[in-house]
Amino acid sequence: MRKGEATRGRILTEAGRLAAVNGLFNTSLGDVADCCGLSKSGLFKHFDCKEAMQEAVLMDACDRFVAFVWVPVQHLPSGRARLEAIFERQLDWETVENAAGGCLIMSSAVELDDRPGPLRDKLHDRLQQWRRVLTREMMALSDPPLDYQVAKMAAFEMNSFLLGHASAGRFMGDGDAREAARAAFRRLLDRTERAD
Amino acid sequence: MRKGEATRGRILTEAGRLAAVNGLFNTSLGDVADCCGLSKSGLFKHFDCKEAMQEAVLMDACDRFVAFVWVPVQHLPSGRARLEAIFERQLDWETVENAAGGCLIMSSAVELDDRPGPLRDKLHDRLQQWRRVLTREMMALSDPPLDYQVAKMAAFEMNSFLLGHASAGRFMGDGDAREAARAAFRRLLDRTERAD
DNA sequence: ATGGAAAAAGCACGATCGGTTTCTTTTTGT
DNA sequence: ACAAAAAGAAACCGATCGTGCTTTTTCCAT
Repeated sequence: MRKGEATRGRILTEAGRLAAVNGLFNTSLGDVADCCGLSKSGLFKHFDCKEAMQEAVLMDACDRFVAFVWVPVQHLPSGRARLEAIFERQLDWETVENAAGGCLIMSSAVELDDRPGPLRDKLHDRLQQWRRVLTREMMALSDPPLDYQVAKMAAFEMNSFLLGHASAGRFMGDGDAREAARAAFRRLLDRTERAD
Repeated sequence: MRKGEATRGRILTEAGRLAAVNGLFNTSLGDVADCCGLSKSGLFKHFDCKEAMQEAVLMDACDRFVAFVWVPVQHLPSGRARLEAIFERQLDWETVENAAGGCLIMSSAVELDDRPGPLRDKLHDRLQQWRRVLTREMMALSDPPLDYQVAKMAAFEMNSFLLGHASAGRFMGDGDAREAARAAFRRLLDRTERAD
């Protein structure tokens, strides 16, 4: 009852890699099986149906995101240092960690944006939760805390720069994308702190 | 030799609509045919193969984008007024014009970001061309023109806010997304003008 | 350690669907 | 009315999802 968990984990990461490249709905069970060195049905026994696998893959990607971006910055005190660390980790997340295919969460959000269903709902919840975290962190940028609306706006801009980075860097092949996003974010923090 | 052109146009718009919802690679010929009231093979005669249809659909979307966003602002003088009009039109493009499925160009960029091939190349060219236009417009924000690097940075931020708007508004269902993007963009123009 | 239960993986199959071709029928423009 | 274009019908082949049934591996109790 322990080997199964291991291969299940392998399936999730491998399927995640494939889904990041080909899209969540464009990854066949056969491809995943080949990629894991399993047979189609050997793989299939780990999930109830294809949608269950997609959901597991997506949730696993969310978990890995949290582990990669959030956990390492938890020890930092709330405020500018932690925000900059989050931003930096998230830049890394789109480049190093997901070298091939970009961020599965982002591409799935685009894929699911008009496909109602449990998958969409689950991802929606996780993303909204993350947005709340960012807004809260943004409020902690000054003491006394920033106004909620101001922090929400700043979180919107922060997220926009990350999306801009992914777009410019990944698809457009712009080598300066990382620096551009970083600079835009620093200026955002500067003026948000100043406005207090 | 004239009816064919008409139905070909109908196919492109209908297929574009479907592709915006299901993804460019997840739209089957059968679905498109049904949606157009054609038979699979009747539809197929309009293109050499499926990839040719995908390319035609994507290029048609790009043409419609230019007609919707760029053409109506051409009569305005370069500068702030034109930039604001462009931004506003692009916000509209993501909501009104593409009510179901969001912007095909954006979702295709995500889908194609790791699929080398003629499709990716053609879209890449069109998007880079548009980025150049935006940078040029941004330079015209002040007289004498802004430094190229400064304008490029501003164009990056402008594009980021549009992506942020699409993400927050479409997938996250945030009703304030439009206002947030607009406000962020106004502030961007303000400080870019001021920095001169 | 070892034998047997339970889990994991393999094999083969059926049904379906997707892109493509060929051939035929309808429609269109002159 | 006739040639050419446009659309339809039927079928092919390959890939894919999902399902038994069988075989191997793992693990635990004796």
